[in-house]
Amino acid sequence: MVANTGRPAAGIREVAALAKVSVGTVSNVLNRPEMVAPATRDRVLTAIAELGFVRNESARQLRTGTARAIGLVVLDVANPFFTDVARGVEEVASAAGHAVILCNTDESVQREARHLELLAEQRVHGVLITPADTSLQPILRLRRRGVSVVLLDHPAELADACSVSVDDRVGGELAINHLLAEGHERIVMVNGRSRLYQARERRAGAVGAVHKAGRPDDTLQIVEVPAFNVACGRRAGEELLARTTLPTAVFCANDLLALGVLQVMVRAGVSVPDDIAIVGYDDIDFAAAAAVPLSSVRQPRQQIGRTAAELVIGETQEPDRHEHRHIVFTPELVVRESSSGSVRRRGIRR
Amino acid sequence: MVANTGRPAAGIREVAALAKVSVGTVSNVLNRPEMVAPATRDRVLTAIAELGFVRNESARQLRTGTARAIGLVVLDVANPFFTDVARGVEEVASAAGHAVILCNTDESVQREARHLELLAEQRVHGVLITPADTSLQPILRLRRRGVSVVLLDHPAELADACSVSVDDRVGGELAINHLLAEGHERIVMVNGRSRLYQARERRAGAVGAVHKAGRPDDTLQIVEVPAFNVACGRRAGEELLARTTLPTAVFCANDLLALGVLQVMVRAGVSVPDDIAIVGYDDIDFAAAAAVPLSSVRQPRQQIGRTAAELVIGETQEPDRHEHRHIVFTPELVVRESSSGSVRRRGIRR
DNA sequence: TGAAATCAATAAAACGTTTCAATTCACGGT
DNA sequence: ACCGTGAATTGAAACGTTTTATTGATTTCA
Repeated sequence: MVANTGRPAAGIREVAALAKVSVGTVSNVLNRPEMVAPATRDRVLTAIAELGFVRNESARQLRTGTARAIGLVVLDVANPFFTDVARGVEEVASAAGHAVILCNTDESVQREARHLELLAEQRVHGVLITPADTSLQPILRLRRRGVSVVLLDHPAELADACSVSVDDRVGGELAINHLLAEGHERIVMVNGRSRLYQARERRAGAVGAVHKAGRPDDTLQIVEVPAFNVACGRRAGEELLARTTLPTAVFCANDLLALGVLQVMVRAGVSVPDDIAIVGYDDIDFAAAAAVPLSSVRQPRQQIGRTAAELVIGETQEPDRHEHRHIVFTPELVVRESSSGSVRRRGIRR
Repeated sequence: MVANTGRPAAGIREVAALAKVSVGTVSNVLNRPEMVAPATRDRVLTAIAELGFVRNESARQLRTGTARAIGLVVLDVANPFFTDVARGVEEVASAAGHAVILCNTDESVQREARHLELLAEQRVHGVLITPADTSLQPILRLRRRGVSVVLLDHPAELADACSVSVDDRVGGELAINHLLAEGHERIVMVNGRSRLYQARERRAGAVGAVHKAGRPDDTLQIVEVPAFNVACGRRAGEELLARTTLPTAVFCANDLLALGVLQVMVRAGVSVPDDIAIVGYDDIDFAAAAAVPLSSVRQPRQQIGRTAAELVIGETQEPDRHEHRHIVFTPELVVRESSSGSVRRRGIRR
């Protein structure tokens, strides 16, 4: 079998010729069908069908100056948190007739830069991005090129752009307050790299909660891992197991880490939550289905995506009269088995 | 704060003017730097930097006729199986300088059609697709428009296209053979809609295995759910619980379904695998981290993506001399706790 | 020294749309 | 009978690149 047969792709002029109208009219049928007489419109439409004409988007784009696409740049497509955000984005974007170009940075600044370059070349309508680094340099550059940007999970007052985020500091506090209330006095926080905004804020919230509660500083200890995924969670869990004394609770800055830790504990025969309590972050769907259903700090994932998409589309619709907005959602704690109902500890400590 | 300041995006001619060369030379610097004298090249490069010039990809595309992007159309981005495939695709695509446009159909034929239309308008290099329906009509139409297509998870000898798939029939057999060997006599298969190729093949394999083993037909009963996700799995689980007699084993055509079923069982106090064994399909990372580590039929997820991307890039590189290839991987069974080591049953049946 | 060969740079013609000013046509009102 | 109006259609000029044939300058070699 050999590929690629058929005529060399009919253009608007072939259609015009077949329908015996001018190219302008064909274009009108495509873009403002109401202003062309029904009779000719039908003629054009059948010609289009007959020739199998497909509009050349590049040409359209070149003429109009703007693409019907928005870029979504995330840290990790394999993280269900981001795919849920993506669903939200897709929902409103496609309702507005925009395609979504999904880019994955794997937390790498280089990859991020490459993707942004590509998106800029495509002249996308706007870019939604979870920055891979604290420095917003690349994003500022993009702004200067006139691309609308909405920051996800990063309330960037400084980066001339809108933002949609969740109060990560509060999230950290919620988790730690819960663990403290459950009577824990030796807590480890497993965190991602601190050049990520989320990691820093969640830690700040956690540390703050310990202080506010008047507990000694060494109540909370931080372990930093290179990435927010299950494998790193497993490594962290093994590291904890190797210690002479296990903490009584672990707060993971993300559910993937938590699932990794949990998996190692269960396999090692350490009881969760009796021997060690675990709290995650994001409340991805898999959290509830884990070995021990995972307590987690819930973020409105799809909502984040929808809001961000609305902002970016709104901005490009009236660019001059646009005021940047910073929307901050509040997280909530979902308590499940992994961090509560430890009969043993309750009995001991209370 | 008000948005969108800055000059109106410099083009190649502004660069040319500033560097005191012709536009052709600028283009050469961009595309064949080796054939322009170092001195002028530098002059152009600094001009580019100074003006913050970004190549207009639509114009480039219009001229050259082809985009540097490939489309990846999947049934569900939230399914880790597909995100892993996507990573594989991305890896080889970006090495070849192509962007990946990720589209989500949610198993809807309409959405699939919309996405394909969009991709055709973009004149993408090629499309990798897991069809949402048995009818390959939309894909054939795309082929006729001259777009290279690779079918994922669908060995389409009939659709004039390459394909990369995993032998789903063997996968179904593996799962059922295992359950039969474990002594199960009342098995339920929870399957997706049978217009999906995967669903049909896995079922065929399962049914075949029962026959080959010489067991009565009612050993295996099929339950069909509307989508391959956790929610549907939960619903199926509840439906099973409501029955007067529970099957002794469940084979789910996908891990998300299996996780849903598992969750319901665990919550209801039904012991897995003692009261009911569960086997999933895909072996996503979360399978091993589940409430009870999930047995599953493993597919080489990233490998599928890589191979497919290579095929589509290869095809567009030499379109005339191209022979369609059909690559079929073989799945393997990963046995974990959810379907084995049931001391109780072993004792009884053996 | 002159012709041929090589190398750099240029100018102009595409690519397939959209848009906009101009044109045609038919009709109703005075 | 004429003009003005509005609707439908047209034709041509963009949009920002890449590409190709061409020119101009320099080197090579007989």
